[in-house]
Amino acid sequence: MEKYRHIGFKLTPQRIAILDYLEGNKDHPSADDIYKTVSKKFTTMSIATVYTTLAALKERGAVLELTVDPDKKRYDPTTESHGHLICISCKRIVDIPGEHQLELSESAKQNFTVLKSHLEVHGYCPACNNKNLTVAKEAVNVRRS
Amino acid sequence: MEKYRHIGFKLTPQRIAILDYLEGNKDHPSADDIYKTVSKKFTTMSIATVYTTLAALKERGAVLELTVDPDKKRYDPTTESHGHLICISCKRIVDIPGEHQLELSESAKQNFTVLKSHLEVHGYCPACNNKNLTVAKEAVNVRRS
DNA sequence: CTGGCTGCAAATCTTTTGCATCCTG
DNA sequence: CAGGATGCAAAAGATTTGCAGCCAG
Repeated sequence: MEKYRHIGFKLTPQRIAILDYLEGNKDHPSADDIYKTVSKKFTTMSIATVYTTLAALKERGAVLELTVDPDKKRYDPTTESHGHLICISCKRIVDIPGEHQLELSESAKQNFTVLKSHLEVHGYCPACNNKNLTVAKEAVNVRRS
Repeated sequence: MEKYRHIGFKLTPQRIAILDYLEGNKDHPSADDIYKTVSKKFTTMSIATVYTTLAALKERGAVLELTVDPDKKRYDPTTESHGHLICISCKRIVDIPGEHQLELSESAKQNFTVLKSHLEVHGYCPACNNKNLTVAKEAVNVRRS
């Protein structure tokens, strides 16, 4: 916690609650997910505070803002470079462990100054995959009957 | 154009105008970009029609919906798998030519059924890079004076 | 003809902002 | 104590939806 003070991030009870929630969180929560959970234990908490806190953390490189879910922004406390598996059905996001540093050739970069790269892999998570298989099986049965 | 009819996509004047605009477009326009341009030549055009047309095209795999710009969805008529360079300053999006099929190991997939992967590379485009250099230089001069 | 489009406006959702008040450092 | 943080409510955008009328196939 101390580390935040050193980066000009004032620690208030609300912010501590948000940081506690984020710490080690692997769910890639949205601002509203954070708000819903944190405001339960902390009745005086506004969604605006969640957004401004996330903006302050992002500015200091303490969280990543993911643009991976088409519906809303998701936040990731794991700031080391890593990719994501995204379930196109339930929107679950799972980290891809290990390195996936794909070095682009100069021509591929087209004179961009590259800061970081991100691999997203889309598909169905195990749970949704089973659901789909069941649905497909039922469809076949309907056609047969 | 005929190909759309075969996939159960009814061709109306509005849709043809949208398809014309999209054809070969490399700007990765947002729904509003499309609306602004197309409605100029086609005064009777509603933003809702742009959205529903894009949804119908996406459903048929004729456009990709990109979740690469944090502010809004962008659309890409190039449907072959390819990556994107994204300027974090002006939000310009440029295709990365060539293949970037990164085959994940089974363990990395974590039982997901993988449909497609997408590489995003973030940085500054040449234009914004120059702007930043200029700003930095000015800052140095100010400090010196 | 008929079901799928269209335009419009209203509704919804996410995110941002203005402002008076509060509290951390 | 001062400047940054908070809560609230309103505003701003993006996207979706309901509905009556229209038109491509």
